[in-house]
Amino acid sequence: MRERLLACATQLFAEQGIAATTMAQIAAAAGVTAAMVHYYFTNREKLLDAVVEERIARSIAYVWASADSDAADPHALVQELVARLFEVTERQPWLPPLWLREIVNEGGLLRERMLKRLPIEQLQRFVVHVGAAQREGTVNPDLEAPLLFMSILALVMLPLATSKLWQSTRGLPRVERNALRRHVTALLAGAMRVPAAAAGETRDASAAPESPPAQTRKRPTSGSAP
Amino acid sequence: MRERLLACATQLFAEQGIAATTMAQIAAAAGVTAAMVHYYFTNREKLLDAVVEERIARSIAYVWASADSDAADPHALVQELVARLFEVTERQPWLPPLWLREIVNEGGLLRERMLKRLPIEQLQRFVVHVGAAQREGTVNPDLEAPLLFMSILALVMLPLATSKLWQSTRGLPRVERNALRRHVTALLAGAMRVPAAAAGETRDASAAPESPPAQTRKRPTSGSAP
Amino acid sequence: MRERLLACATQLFAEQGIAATTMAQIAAAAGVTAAMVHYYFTNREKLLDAVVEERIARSIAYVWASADSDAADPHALVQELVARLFEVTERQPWLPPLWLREIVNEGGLLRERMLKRLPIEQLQRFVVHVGAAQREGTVNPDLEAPLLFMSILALVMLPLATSKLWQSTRGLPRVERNALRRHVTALLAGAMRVPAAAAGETRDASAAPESPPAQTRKRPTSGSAP
Amino acid sequence: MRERLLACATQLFAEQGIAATTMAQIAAAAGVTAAMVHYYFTNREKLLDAVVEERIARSIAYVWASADSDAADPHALVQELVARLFEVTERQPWLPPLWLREIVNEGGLLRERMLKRLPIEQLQRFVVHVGAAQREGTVNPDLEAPLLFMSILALVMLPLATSKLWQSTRGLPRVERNALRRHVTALLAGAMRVPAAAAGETRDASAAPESPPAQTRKRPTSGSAP
DNA sequence: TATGAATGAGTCTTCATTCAT
DNA sequence: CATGAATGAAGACTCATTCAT
Repeated sequence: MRERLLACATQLFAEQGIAATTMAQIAAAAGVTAAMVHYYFTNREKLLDAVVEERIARSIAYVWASADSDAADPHALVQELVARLFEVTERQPWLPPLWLREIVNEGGLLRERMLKRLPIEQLQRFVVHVGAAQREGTVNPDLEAPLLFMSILALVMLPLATSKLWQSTRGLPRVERNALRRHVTALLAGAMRVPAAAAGETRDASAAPESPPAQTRKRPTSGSAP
Repeated sequence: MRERLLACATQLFAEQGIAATTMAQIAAAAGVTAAMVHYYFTNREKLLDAVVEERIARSIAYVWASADSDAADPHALVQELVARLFEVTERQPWLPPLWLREIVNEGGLLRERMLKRLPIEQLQRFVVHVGAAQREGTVNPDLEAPLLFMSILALVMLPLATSKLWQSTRGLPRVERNALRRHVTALLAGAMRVPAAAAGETRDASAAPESPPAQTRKRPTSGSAP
Repeated sequence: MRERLLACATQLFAEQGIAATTMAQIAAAAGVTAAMVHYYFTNREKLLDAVVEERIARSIAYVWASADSDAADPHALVQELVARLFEVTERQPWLPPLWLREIVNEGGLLRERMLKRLPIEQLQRFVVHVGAAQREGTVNPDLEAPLLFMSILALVMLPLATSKLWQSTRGLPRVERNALRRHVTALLAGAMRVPAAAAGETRDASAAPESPPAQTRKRPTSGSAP
Repeated sequence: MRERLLACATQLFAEQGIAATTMAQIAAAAGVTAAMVHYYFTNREKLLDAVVEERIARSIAYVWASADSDAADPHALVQELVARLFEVTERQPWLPPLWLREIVNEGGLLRERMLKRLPIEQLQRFVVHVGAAQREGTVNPDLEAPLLFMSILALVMLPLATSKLWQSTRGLPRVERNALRRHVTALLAGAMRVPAAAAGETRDASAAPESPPAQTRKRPTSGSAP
């Protein structure tokens, strides 16, 4: 029953937001009375603790589990992270909305609780890795290494967090998981690639990094529709 | 006073989330009593309406104002959108958190209200544009045109929505606006660039671009960007 | 176990008051679950019944056991009652607080239950005794015989009921049992003594007994009063 | 309305005990909703604060207001204190039960709050006074000066705290205010008197000045003994 | 405009009580 | 005997909302 309640809570939190979810709703979703939720979790606060520790933290840990190999090259690492994010969210569809609203976002109700459990070390190692690769010339030097991970997170999680309701609106693009995966994969691969101009000259010139890479925009052939 | 209340409401909504913000808090922030908020807005619901119509919708409109030129090439268009997003959020720092939590995210309290006001037509035109450019070979064909705009939004807004608290945690990267702008600009520029390989050979190789990324992730090591 | 629960209940009732003591607290103090308390006592009400009948009533009975000898003179009787009160409260330290709060005091939760078990007859006999002694001139005639017993109770029980916390406050006198016994004994002995003046003249005059003491408080004799 | 609520609260607290009195009961007694009590006092805790500060503390202060005269002799002082106690409780009949149950008694809900406001200095001065008088031979040396004040309190307050319900029980003595005043006055006067034996030898000086207002103590009619 | 007083509905939380095991 | 699971009935507290002034 405890697991059941935790599952219902997590799902409702993801669907409606934590602040908008009452203990009674959670109980009703599990088919019991509100008193039961207190029986198992004592507290609203402790329920949130449990959600963080027993649900979210585990998912986060899984995402980073692969990134421990120090040897990996950043391109592979990034693709691996993306893959893991998709894996996790496939099994835990409540993760993106919860993550976005209650952890990443300002004033999120799980923020403080989660800060202690963030994989800071791994994140820092990731940043170092990418930075090294940039200096070696194997990763686009125009990217800001410390911001790259958040970009990955944003690219994957935000679309997934919108899925349900978004889909129902005519005119808006369906966020289909496979399409999204292809899209994000390609987007990141392209973004990390060293620009042609820079590739040759080890990017000393760095001419105008902000200048849109107008040169590479040469269209190849026609029927390349995705 | 009405404007003042609207401003306070918007800021508090962004900081704490709508569900966690009471009428009394808004009133107190403006230095009046809760009754005044009702005097001007009658209703909590109507206050939300006002926030959407008089604050958010205008910001959104501004972002898209540039995209109306049908002729623009997607690269420039995207950079223009990014620029506008940064402009808007500079003046309206409450936009990213509000947008993320209450509009984009599942169960956001402003979602329904905002759906009617989304620039769907412009979005669709943008998608068509990008699609055309992809077929013409001027934009990376591996991207999913319908998902591109959400990616832009995610890349810009999510980091901005986290800024305040993120900064306070040691070990996590500061999200500095200028760095972020450079990062996102470079990231999107690189992502939209047509891959060199594909550029030459019409990207027939694409045979397995959809193949789960894990396997193909092995990069050729050497001169990455051919 | 039943005894054990009864003991825990009595002690907690004395420490926190009945209204503030939950069944679960009692159970926890005895190392069992709340369900056990119901197993043995069925009811909160019946638990209170048990406390009254099996704990308090017995203590009360013991106090009066000595007073049965009709022949005793009031001075000895009073000292005997005091002695018994000290005896009983030595063994049952929970008695004073419980008695004070839940029986003597207005709205006490054991009041109704206890009323039936009060040693009314003995009390009345005590009053008659004292009254007779007053008429005989062996007991201070200014005392109100019907109120004397309550005075005794108050003098002994109230200080004992305060002991624990009182002691912890600097500046307040410690209520030490032996000192208190001496004090109360001396106080009551002195109070019952027939005033020297009155002793001789059998006090006839009678001026105005109800006259508020404030005015007559000026002592006649010289020196002492400043 | 605030005063009204405070009055209702105080009375109910005295009648039923604090723990047994709900916010709704207080509100109902004042003819409003429970929300009003929170409107004025925010909190149960703060309501208790208000009761202590705005009701009880003032009464206590009044009782001690007279005792400030350092010169007074203990006999007069004690009678003055008794007089003040009766005055105060005449106007504030809720004081005795509240004092007994919630302040004096172990685990009383106002204890901590009241400890800071106890007239400790005055109490200590009182103890010093009495002690000095005992050494001078004008006050019964067998009494424990530090315990005397509590005895006074007990003698007056405990019977008053029982009044209402006690009266309704057949067989128990009515606690009539005037009778009680006479009783306590006489009891304390007698108790403080220096024992005749001691008067002659030990402390000669005092001769018989200790005999308190012996003159006025003459009872009116004879067979008034109940 | 602006406020203070007042309220009803709802939320969290506690607790006595029950019951199958 | 003893427990864990479960509940209904409160009780404290919050909050949007109303209204007379």
